[in-house]
Amino acid sequence: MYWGEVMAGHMGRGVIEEQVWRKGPWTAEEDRLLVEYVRLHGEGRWNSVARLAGLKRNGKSCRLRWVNYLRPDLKRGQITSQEESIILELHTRWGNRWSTIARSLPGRTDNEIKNYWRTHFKKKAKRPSDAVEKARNRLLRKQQFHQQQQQQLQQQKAQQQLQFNFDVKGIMAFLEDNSHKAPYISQSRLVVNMHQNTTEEQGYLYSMPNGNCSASSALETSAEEVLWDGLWNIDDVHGNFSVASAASKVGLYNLVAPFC
DNA sequence: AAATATTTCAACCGCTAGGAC
DNA sequence: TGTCCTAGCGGTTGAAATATT
Repeated sequence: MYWGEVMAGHMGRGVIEEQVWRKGPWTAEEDRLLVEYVRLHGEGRWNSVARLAGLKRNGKSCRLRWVNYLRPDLKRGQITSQEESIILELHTRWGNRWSTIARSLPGRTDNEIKNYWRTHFKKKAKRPSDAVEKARNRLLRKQQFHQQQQQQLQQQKAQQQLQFNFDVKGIMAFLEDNSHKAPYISQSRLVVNMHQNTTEEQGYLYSMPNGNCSASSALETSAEEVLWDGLWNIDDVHGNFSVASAASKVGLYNLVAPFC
């Protein structure tokens, strides 16, 4: 456990106060304070947390802790094969735009998806050269801007129907149950089923054509290589990306389906 | 059983966009 | 219009857990 460097804390415009921010793993007590803060004040205004909740954490750290670990609507536990398929597909469409991908996976965070991708897929992917990738991304973004706007509209409608089910009692009980593990709960080993049902029921905003396709978890190495070669060559890097893109979903499905 | 290598993932950092002043 | 602040994003780090030798 270590302590943060001295930083300038801003207590309103023009008023600066020296503050030593705590860094490193969160304790159960810090979690409890943060949860209580959000219960009372809602999300946002993260830089006020230190002052109002008595936490020696900066706003950035608080926001990250809340978003990635304490939010009650998080889906905990292993990434399912269906989620894996969605990640695969969306990454071929969006690249490393993790927050965009995460919006299609209720209860999963961008950080979680990013980590999952890095540990499970990146090492297996044959990357095109940087120049080729940049060119591809430029074309991608142009084409996908319109798609993204439409998707966001749909998501907004869907999200409006989902009430923010803030189960602070559940979180408190969870923190208390694990308080004996203080000062640090090893988050990676915790399996808590808070709100698991609701996230399952919400379904996915994006899914593979056959609904329950597992893309690669059980693949043998040779099959994976074929798959990844296919994924990275799916677009025409010489400029006909729109054609390839239009066919990418079908193409991806055809590539993946044999392994499901 | 111990040492070493590998994997996992929470948390940090730097950067940027957008809004307020 | 420029500056400051906040929130959010993606990349990276490093400690802990797990697997392998």
